Amino acid sequence: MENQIKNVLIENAESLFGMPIEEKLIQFQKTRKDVEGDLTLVIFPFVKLLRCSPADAGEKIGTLLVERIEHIERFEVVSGFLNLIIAADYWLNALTDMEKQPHYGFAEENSKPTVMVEYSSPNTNKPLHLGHLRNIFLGYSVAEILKANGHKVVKTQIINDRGIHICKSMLAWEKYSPLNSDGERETPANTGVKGDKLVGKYYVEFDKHFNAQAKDIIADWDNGIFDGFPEDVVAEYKKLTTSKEEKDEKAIAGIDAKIKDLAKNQAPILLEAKEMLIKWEAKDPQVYLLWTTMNGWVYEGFDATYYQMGVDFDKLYYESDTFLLGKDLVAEGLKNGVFFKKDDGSVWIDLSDEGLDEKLVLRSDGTAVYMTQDVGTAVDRYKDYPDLEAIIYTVGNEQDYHFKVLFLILEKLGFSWAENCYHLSYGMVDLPSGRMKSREGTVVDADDLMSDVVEKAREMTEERGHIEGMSQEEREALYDLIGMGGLKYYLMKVDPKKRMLFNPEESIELNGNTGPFIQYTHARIKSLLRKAGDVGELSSVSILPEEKEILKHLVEFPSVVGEAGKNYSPALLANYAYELVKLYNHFYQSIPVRNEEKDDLRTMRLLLSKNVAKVVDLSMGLLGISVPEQM
RNA sequence: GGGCUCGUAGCUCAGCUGGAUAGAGCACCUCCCUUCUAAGGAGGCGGUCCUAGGUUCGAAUCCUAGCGGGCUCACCA
Repeated sequence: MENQIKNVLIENAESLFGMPIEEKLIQFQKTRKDVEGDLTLVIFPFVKLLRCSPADAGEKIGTLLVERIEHIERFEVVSGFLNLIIAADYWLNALTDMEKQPHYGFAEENSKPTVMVEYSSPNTNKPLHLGHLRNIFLGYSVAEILKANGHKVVKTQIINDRGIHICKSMLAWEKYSPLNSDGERETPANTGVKGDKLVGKYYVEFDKHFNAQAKDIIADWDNGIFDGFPEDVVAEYKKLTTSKEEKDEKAIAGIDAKIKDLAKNQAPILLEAKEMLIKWEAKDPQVYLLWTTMNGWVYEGFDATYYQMGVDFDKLYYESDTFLLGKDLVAEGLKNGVFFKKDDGSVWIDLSDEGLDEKLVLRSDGTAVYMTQDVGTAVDRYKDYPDLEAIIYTVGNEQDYHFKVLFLILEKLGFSWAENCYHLSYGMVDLPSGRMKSREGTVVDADDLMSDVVEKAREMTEERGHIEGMSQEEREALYDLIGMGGLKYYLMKVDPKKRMLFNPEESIELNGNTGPFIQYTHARIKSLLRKAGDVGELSSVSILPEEKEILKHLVEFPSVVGEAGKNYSPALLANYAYELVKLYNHFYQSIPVRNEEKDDLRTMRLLLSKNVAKVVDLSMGLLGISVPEQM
């Protein structure tokens, strides 16, 4: 309808305004609820052109539109706004139209190019936590939304399976895992502990010993035991502290800082871990075996977690395969003058033209840095999927700068697809007590949280009843749907880029703007439809104002899907679904349908209900949330 | 210090490319289960849209400056 109006106005601009007009002058908005009309055209932009009052301008434009567009019945001009009244049969056509399409609002499948969506991308040294949940739900949902927009989608994650962090867990396990009666160290199999949790436990164990050792080193220093410290530092310190002159506090503080730094870097256990990393890089068979074994445990653990989340991946990348990539691209870029070499042999890119600074892409010893790797990985992915249009990276906003630089480098290297790449940046999840800190043990474990919300859903559902006819299996499935639905909705209803607060009590709330509230409304509609039986066909064209409100909202669904795809924002859909459900409840709860009303009134209500249920199902589906038929 | 980002009701958050009187939920107070599922509905209370300028017929929205929070600016990943 908006397009029709635009066309009519542009075509008739000459006779109406005496000159051609730009499309952006034509602005629509929703009509206020308290005035009559279905669609509102803003008149102000035309007032100057027409050189008359807003009322007269509205009158002129309105008359033309009624004349030229079939479904526009009449209009009213209120203080600069042209409110158009659209005929009832237009709305009914829209309703029967959406009724016919099972995937109403979705673009044709695979009609658009392939997009890769990366999310999760965990380290293999500890379990997933609350922050990962936001990342994973977001990424998964964006992938679904892109599919709904017609894209082919490759869901992926890059698994950070190598590096000093995993060596720390490995080393601690070797050193500190107790032997059981069979002489075996702890494994998921012999302890029953989930693989990622077990490995995470030894990562913490490493940290404990490391901290103790660092503390000892500092204590030695404080006690005047200077053995093992660099001679020059000791000599400087002695000179400073024994001199007769006034003490140079600043210099002493400098030395203290140096010692603390030294203690951190020289702790024996850390040196051992570093040795292990070198052995790993040399593919030492023993270290490699340990590495594959422990990573295997972690993957089993992650698989269970992903399963519970209801997410999956089409393609996995491992950092152990990709961490050497990108060096040849740097060499090439060096030839083309994209990069430059400093005297020490390190390679840089100068981004001062872009308002940024110089960025290292290769160390002086010739090894790759994080950025090198990411450049290489991106190019590699385009080799794997030649028809790829873009990569969406779901990564926290602390890496905003990194991705800005990454995309710039790719662009400068001449990859045209770089401009389509997008960093789906999201804010940190805070707790009421403040930021999550692993050191303070305030990190919320993903598995624990998920089982908590499901458990809570069980308690609340059992308390309420309504599950009499269900088998135990069906009940368990329902608790899971409700708990997970609540959690997902809670994490996704907020604009991704904003830092958000996770309130554990609110996250399992069932009232208000929550997943379960939407699920509940869906279940109620389904129950209504089951009891009503045959919906029947519409013959009359009567439609109540409240019903039109709902219908207008339904008609918007396709554009919301499109918008969500453009902005990579599940939040848009979440809030849309909530609005819809509110509108529905408002009307249909306060004016109940009676089954004996065998007429068009009843048919209209049932038809609308059916489509509300459908659109709720579809929009929640795009968030990865299932809506039960019954609850 | 430079860059990026956020600031809307007591709390948590919506508010699309500038549009009519600023929107929900939670919390608090009143009502409504003989009505399709009360995990619901109706109503009330609650606002310096961080501040100050500017652009505009019109600014929570755009621009500039400031204040406050966060992130970032590593030969870490």
